[in-house]
Amino acid sequence: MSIEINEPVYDSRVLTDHVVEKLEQLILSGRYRPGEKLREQLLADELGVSRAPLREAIRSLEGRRLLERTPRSGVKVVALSADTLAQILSTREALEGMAARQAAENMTVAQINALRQTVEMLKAHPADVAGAVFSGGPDNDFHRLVATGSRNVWLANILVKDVYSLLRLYRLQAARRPDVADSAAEHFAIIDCIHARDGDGAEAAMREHLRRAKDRTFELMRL
Amino acid sequence: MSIEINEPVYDSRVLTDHVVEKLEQLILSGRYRPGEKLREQLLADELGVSRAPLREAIRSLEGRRLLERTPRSGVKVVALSADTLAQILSTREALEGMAARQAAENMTVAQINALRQTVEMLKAHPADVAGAVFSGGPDNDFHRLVATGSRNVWLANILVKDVYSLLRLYRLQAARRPDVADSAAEHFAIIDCIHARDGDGAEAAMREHLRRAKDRTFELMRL
DNA sequence: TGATCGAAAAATGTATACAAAATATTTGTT
DNA sequence: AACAAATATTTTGTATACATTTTTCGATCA
Repeated sequence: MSIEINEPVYDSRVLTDHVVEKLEQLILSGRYRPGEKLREQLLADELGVSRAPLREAIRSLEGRRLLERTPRSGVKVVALSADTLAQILSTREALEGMAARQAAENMTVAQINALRQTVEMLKAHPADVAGAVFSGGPDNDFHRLVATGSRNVWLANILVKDVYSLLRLYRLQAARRPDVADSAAEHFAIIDCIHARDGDGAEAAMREHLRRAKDRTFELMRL
Repeated sequence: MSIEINEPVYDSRVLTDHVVEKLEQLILSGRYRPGEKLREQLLADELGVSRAPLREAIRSLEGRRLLERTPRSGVKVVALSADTLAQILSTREALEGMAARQAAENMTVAQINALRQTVEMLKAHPADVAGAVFSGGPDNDFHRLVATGSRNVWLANILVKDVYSLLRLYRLQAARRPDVADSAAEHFAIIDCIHARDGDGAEAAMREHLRRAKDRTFELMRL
């Protein structure tokens, strides 16, 4: 007599979910450029699926603002204007500030240690940290860990699924800037606040960090 | 010789968009209850469309977290736990705080006056303010105006499309509370900061306001 | 030459049909 | 009567076909 398990062992995800993931990869890797129009049939053929699940996937990514649809005209990869980028970065500042605050309240000691280790490794080997390529950006791991460490699933979802994707997309267009070393000290300041369970301090430090990063970004854009 | 117009005079929206809107209404009006399972064919028949656009609409609302899908099982209207509600309200606090800050920076004098008038009307006629029913909640107009007044389209979109919908859904489950009078003074304090172009003050006042509203909410839940 | 109109092609929008999985029902056995 | 297994039904997932709109391209005319 076999034991029934609730969680299926096979892939419980459905074709559309895979298409969402694959399409996101194609966009974030630069295979499809910002502003580029996507033809459904071509895309479907390339992905080896029919248009039905593809269109569902498009609707998903539309909600995450990676794609933009003009009715009866087509779907384009989103192209970020400087103004929109500024809006996103301000929103990010608010969200990650709260994430840092709640991380100070909720992160376990083990999580905090792991966070510190990540930043130390990042500082030592800026370029080739495992996973950095896929997670999109060198210091992205740090921010991801804080987001999930907040134990605010809702907030973390917005950050990871909506905000970070678009920032990755932007970095595709802009020149990669070597601010990893610059921000290492700021990262440690944030971690210290989290470790001290100082929510106010953590939020302030994170917002200061992101405000500076934003300024640096726009400074480089002006060149 | 006729003049060509770029903006079509007919409805440029596509069936799926209408379905999204209609389905959102059905959920937010309580026609479909939190936790209730939706059968696609039934829904499609009721809406008078085929399953194809309906499924696209479902994917959209899934992204806005109004619906939850379990692969090969079905789609349910989301049911908010107390914990999730707390997460949403914290996120809202961060987002609307930033919105208030940017509203202080960017709102026109005319917008500020309109905002003050809205709150005054709300205070005088708490119940039957035009649009309050549709916008979902008595003091919702105030928060909507601040969100759009920030001129941060990105931030405003998250608030209006993601956060406010879910809060409306929650109010459906919970008892309607008469905190309109309570919060009027807090609203005016925020407006004063915006009028004085005091971004720091506006953000602080808004967060304080929302923190109190959150506390009031959970107090009533405990009864 | 250039612009405009129109037909052809292609792309999007919608509906339907088919396949596979999950749920419900029935049947049989103890 | 209660449990189990097998079958039937329903429902979700996917593909295909059809309709409508937009775009493209070429022909015609000023």
